[in-house]
Amino acid sequence: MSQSANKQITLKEVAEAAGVSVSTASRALAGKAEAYRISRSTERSVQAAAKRLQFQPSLLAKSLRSQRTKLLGVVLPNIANPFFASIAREITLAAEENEFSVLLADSQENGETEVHLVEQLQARQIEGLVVCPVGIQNQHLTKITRQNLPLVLVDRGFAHKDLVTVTSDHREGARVATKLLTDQGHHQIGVLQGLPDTLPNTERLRGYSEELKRCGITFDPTLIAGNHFDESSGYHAAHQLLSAHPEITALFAFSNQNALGALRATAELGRNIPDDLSLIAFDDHPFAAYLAAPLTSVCQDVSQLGRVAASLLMEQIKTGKQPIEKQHRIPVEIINRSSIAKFE
Amino acid sequence: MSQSANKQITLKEVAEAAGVSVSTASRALAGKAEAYRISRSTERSVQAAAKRLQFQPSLLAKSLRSQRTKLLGVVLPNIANPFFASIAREITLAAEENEFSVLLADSQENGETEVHLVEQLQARQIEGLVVCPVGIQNQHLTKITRQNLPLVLVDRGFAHKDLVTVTSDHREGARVATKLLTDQGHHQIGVLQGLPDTLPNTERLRGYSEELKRCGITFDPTLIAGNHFDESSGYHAAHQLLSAHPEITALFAFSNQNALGALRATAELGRNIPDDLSLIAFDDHPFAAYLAAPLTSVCQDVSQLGRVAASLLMEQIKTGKQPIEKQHRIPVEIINRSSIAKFE
DNA sequence: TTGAAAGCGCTAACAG
DNA sequence: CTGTTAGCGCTTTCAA
Repeated sequence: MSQSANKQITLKEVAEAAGVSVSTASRALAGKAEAYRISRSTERSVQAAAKRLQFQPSLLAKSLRSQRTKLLGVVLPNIANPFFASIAREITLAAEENEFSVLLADSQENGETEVHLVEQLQARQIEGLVVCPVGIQNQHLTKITRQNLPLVLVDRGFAHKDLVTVTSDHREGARVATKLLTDQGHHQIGVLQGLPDTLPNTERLRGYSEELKRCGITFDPTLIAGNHFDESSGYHAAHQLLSAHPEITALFAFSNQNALGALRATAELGRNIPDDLSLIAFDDHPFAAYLAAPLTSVCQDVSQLGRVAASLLMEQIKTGKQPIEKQHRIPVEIINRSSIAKFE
Repeated sequence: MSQSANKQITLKEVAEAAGVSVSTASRALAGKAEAYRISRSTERSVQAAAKRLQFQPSLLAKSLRSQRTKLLGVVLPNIANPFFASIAREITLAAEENEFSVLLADSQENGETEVHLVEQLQARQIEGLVVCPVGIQNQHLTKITRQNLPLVLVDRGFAHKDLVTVTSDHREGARVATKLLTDQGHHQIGVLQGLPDTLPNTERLRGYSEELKRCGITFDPTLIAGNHFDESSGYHAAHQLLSAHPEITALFAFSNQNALGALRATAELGRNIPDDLSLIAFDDHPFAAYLAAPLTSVCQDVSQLGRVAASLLMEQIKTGKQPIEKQHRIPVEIINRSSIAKFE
């Protein structure tokens, strides 16, 4: 019952069917009939044979020969996360426009896996790479740049400012979000943070503390809790903060998943938003408007993030040069709904 | 300033560095030293040279030679949709486990694009393909099966029952959802449908009408509206239905995006859920529990969908045989919340 | 125990 | 206008 996979038609067979040599067949099909002054008749017979046999040239062989694979690599921490899925999509669409294909890999938020996947992609001779790096270590990525393989980091990045990076303006977003809270009289603001030491988290913390400082509120590190951008972290952090600090009047969640966890925790605690507790979140969400307490949020332009990353990458591939500007910031937007109440 | 990309180290260079022939180098690195009785010393010197030069064998050349690419193709209508993103993720993880890589493509719900992408993937000599087909036309897919390229359809499928397909039990899900409504006394149930003539939509309609029949309610086709699984379709369909049929007491949305549109429409219309209108939706959502009216929904096991598709595919690749069972149904689960009220 | 050579499918330089 | 040939980087006979 096991049938061998149907052999692919090769150029050689097309050539034979058309009664010409492989080179002629190759040229005719590559649209170089003009340049090589191939007769109309042979050109047509080659095309006919190719069509008849349903010839599909092997991109594998083409790539080996030309040393150009038209392959892009994308490594993300979790493809199922809509945030990363949107980024993946934009890159894929840009790739398709340029006749590139995308090799997508999921590092599962694991640094070693990331290193392994990047190597694997390199072995496939990708022409460009987009990574949202998992960790704080980046040797394997600087190495890539040294090897002149076009690389763009997205969302997360490093202190190492030479790597091309596109990410949101986390600091400004967090600053404005915090201001929204302080403007309403909130002084005890708990933070549900994400993965510590990642660029987005660090910068958001910075924006938060800067705004506090501006208001003359002293920064209290015990008001920060959480260790991931996921629901579970938000849930536990909210519980912890709310029980240890009854004086907290507002929560700032660093992702919509964190906010989701906060929602679950506050529901359990019987705290009502916004009456008993104000809430603001990084990342908007389609459903945010229809929640029991329509969620005020800091909206990242995820598609734009992906598009900029993609164009930065394609540009590098086309020109062979790195962009002059390495650091790219995408502005965020505040969506004002009603999860924040005045505190007096 | 433009620097040429760093040439990859080839086996030849490793061989030279180790002072052996390419064949020996190849064998030593392939772990075939034993089989070929290569001396410990040469084996080690080859390995040392490879390591020193950071040799990464070209999978391109390997694939061309072995006619095995270890490449999977995945074509989905919209990667940014969390539903498809989850499927993509499961396939990717399964692939990574088996040392395969995944070529991901986005058909943008466009049949022609899908055909083109599938061809492109085939040209890259993928060893297996997962598609969520956009349309009702399937010639290009049956052709693939005829060519003995392992293929698995996911979510959507065709009447053509020979294609390996894994999808949810839409009919049963819709039947139970409808029963939830009829049990509460709802007889005028509007349907916010998705893309007509797709398998999920057709089967859901069937489950819906079967349940109505069982209750002795006559099926009214004018109670069906919508043409896509997206927010916009849900929004317009809800408006249309609610204005044309004031007698409607409940809405059945065929996707969570459709439900989102319904939420927007009902908010505009000032209809309160569940008091003025009951709502149930296909597809659960993390935020569903925290909506103003916690949404009762039919939850598909998306990860399972992806996992089954992946394992069906890997199995075909490994054995070279098609599975005996072509049609695979994943059970759905009803999540009872409070968007349905009794109607008397 | 190792090397030379062929060949996977394709393109391009060179030769008519 | 077209064919012959070499070679992309690798594995695997075949030969020693």
